[in-house]
Amino acid sequence: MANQSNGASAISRAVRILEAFSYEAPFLTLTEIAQRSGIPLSSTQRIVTELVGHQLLERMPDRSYRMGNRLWELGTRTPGAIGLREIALPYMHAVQARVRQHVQLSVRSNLDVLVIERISARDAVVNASIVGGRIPLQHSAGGILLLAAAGDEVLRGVLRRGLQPLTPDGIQNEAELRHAIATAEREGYAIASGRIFSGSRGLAVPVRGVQGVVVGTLTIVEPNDESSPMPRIELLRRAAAGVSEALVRSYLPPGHPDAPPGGAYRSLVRSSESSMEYLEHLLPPLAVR
Amino acid sequence: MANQSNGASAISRAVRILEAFSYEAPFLTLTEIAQRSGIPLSSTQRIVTELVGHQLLERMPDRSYRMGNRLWELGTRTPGAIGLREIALPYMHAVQARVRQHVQLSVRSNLDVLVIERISARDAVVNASIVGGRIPLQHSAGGILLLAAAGDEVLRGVLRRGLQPLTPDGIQNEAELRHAIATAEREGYAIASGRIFSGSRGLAVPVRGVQGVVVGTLTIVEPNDESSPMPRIELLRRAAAGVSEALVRSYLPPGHPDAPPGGAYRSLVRSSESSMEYLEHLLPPLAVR
DNA sequence: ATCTTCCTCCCGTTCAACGGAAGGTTCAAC
DNA sequence: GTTGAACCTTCCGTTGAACGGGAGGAAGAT
Repeated sequence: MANQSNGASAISRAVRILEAFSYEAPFLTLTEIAQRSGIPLSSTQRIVTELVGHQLLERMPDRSYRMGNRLWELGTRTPGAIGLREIALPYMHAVQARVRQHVQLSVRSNLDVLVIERISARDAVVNASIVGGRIPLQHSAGGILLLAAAGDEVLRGVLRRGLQPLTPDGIQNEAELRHAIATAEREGYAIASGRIFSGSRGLAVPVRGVQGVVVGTLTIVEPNDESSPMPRIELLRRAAAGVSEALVRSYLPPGHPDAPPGGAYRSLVRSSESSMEYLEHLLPPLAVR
Repeated sequence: MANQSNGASAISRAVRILEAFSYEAPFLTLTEIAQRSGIPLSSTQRIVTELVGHQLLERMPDRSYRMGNRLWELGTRTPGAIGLREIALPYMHAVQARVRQHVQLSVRSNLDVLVIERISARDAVVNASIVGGRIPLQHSAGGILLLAAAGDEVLRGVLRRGLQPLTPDGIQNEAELRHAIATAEREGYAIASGRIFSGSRGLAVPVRGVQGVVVGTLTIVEPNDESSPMPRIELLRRAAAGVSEALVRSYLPPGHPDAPPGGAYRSLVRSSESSMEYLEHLLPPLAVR
């Protein structure tokens, strides 16, 4: 015998099981789930069966499991990420139509950058990010901006975790990190050259919501060549200004003629529009290269 | 005394709480959550606190809660919906560039159509669907196709739930539903005129994966006018064929030179491409109106 | 036919979950 | 400043849902 439970709540176990799945391993057998989550097989079986019942997991014909549609559906109701995404999408398309590279929208999630949307070109440079993926704040241009906006506690968290540079050009120590943050704050944009891959760099500007608070960043990932990135920074700035304006406008409608202080985010507009003239209209012509 | 638990598992309670949030009510206070989910306040408090710890919920400065980024992130790992979405997106853009209306991608989730992606024009007709939203199968053109592909048990489920037509043009009885399904099967497309709103109609074609199995549908929602929808059906057909081909191709890479029978869906390609020439390339010019 | 791997079910034990109630906190109105 | 109402947090004794080892069953490989 000796079957006392081990101090983990049912919910945390369920989350552990869900998190066993990843982009690299989207299909797992029961045994694999048990191993990855460190939960005994029979308990795993019980919880997994319940999750399948709720359609948070789905069983495939070959008996493996994958994440269920309901999970995706619930995620879809997340207003923070999704509201911003829908508002930013047309602007991202407009940017992408001018620079044929990756254009990304990210927010901060704890100590990481969380990529909310990405639009890519076929011939764009290699890029570590995928939608729904995470990158430690210190590695990315957008992360530096988000770090600058987040305040000291988050910075301490990043330092505590360790900088772990990915390339020789990565940020090696606290002084370099603080310098990068100060520069980003002063200039209002960030450039990260070869910090993730030597051949690419990220250009990022902040996206601001009500009262100028930084809610995310727009990023271009492009080849790390000799060309000046400044025209593209300017393009990003205009796009971010457009997104901010649309975002702030989206806060108002539900009755109040002005932004209510307590419940400003209680309503978000969803509308993804798309057509070339419309994109032209969003971002007037501008030489970017 | 008298505090026995009431027969609901912790996980099902957590799900009930998450499902209290919706597109219409993305921000809820603790009391509202308790009311909507029917769980006693103090229990709600305990579970909600735990969910916040896992970042499945997030607490706002005004003490209300919303869904957390982690939930969105987990949903992102759902390969079924997301893999298909990423593959279909460029084709959807290509269709949208020609018909200035709503273009939607949906899959079946139980007895409902689940809208995975939607691209809209500013001046498009009214449309009930939102991304992540559900519509009972019998109400939509795509739903009829998915119903045709799903087999008898699902059909029985729909009949058991009741048809509940939304308009006078909606499907009123079993005979009409069976007729619509038979027609869709014979023709390979479905048209639903005024079944959701009198002023609009849906045109849908199936998207097929390996071995021709229907994995979803592409739909155009357009004004319910006198024009013949056939050119747009043809456009959808070509787009669906392109998606199917890209989808089937995406199953193969991970080693095997041919589709492995047991683990065909073990890998999915993610890449969203976008540029006008590319869209032109995907779908050759075609008069649609 | 045999072996291995993976899965399902059973069941006695126990502790995490349960929720009523009491006490705080917040905010607005007057 | 005071009052009141709405909303939230914490406490704690009770208890049944969750727990997991183990036996037995499927499925697939050799």
